Amino acid sequence: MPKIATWNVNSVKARLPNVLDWLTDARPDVLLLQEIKCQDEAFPVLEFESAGYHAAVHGQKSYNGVAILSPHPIADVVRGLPAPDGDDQARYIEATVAGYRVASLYLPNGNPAPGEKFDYKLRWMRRLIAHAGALLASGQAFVLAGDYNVCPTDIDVYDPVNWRADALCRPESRALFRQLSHLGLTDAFRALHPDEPHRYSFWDYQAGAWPRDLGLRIDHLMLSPQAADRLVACDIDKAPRGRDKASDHTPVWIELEDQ
DNA sequence: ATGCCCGGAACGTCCGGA
Repeated sequence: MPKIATWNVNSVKARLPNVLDWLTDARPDVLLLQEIKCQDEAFPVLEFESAGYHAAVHGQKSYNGVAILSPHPIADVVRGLPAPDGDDQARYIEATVAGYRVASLYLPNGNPAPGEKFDYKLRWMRRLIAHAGALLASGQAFVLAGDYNVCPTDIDVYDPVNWRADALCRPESRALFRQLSHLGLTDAFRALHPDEPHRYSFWDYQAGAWPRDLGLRIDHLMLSPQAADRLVACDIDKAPRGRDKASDHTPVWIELEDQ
């Protein structure tokens, strides 16, 4: 029964004790990390190996960076989405682990919108959709998980009116997220918790957002049909957000039947 | 009435985050 989790850690070096503690407590079979904010050679491989986890890393200096951790073998690693015009930002890594094809993705924020950064976000989403289509055609069970930087609907944001012009909530972002769903991918959390508002995965560091529970649900596990058929549990673990030196995101996890 | 940050790079202060 593999347990697969996603967590934007906002610097793996600054968050190392918190991540190691969570691995010990939650024992995921796969942990998909985003915003590791370091190059491959600076990733704390030895510390994770000591905790029993192998790593596959797609890093970048200062910004972005994604990784896959697992106690199981991590096979057939691919770094980056297909990019006809190139892409110098490390936002995607994919591999086969525990019988599933899994990806850790860090979708561009896109603010300010409109503008160049928003255009990059929408282009990146179209590339993700195209790649999801190719994976679907392969027929394998897969999980595309990470920080999507999209609040899918108004119940996923504490103040939808004030956030409607933000790149995370704009109709263009939501429309492309729905396109991904309509290909046949399932938002694991929403599938198992259809009527729960105020279930967030991110709370800003500023203005007391965490103690006031002013959050956003932007970290998602999107499942292929073959994976969705095996989905047995999904939840958001808020505990890490309340710790000292917390990331502004908290882990979201699923359990799938064995593949 | 109102809460205002954090990490990286670098060493002064800005960028990016969402």
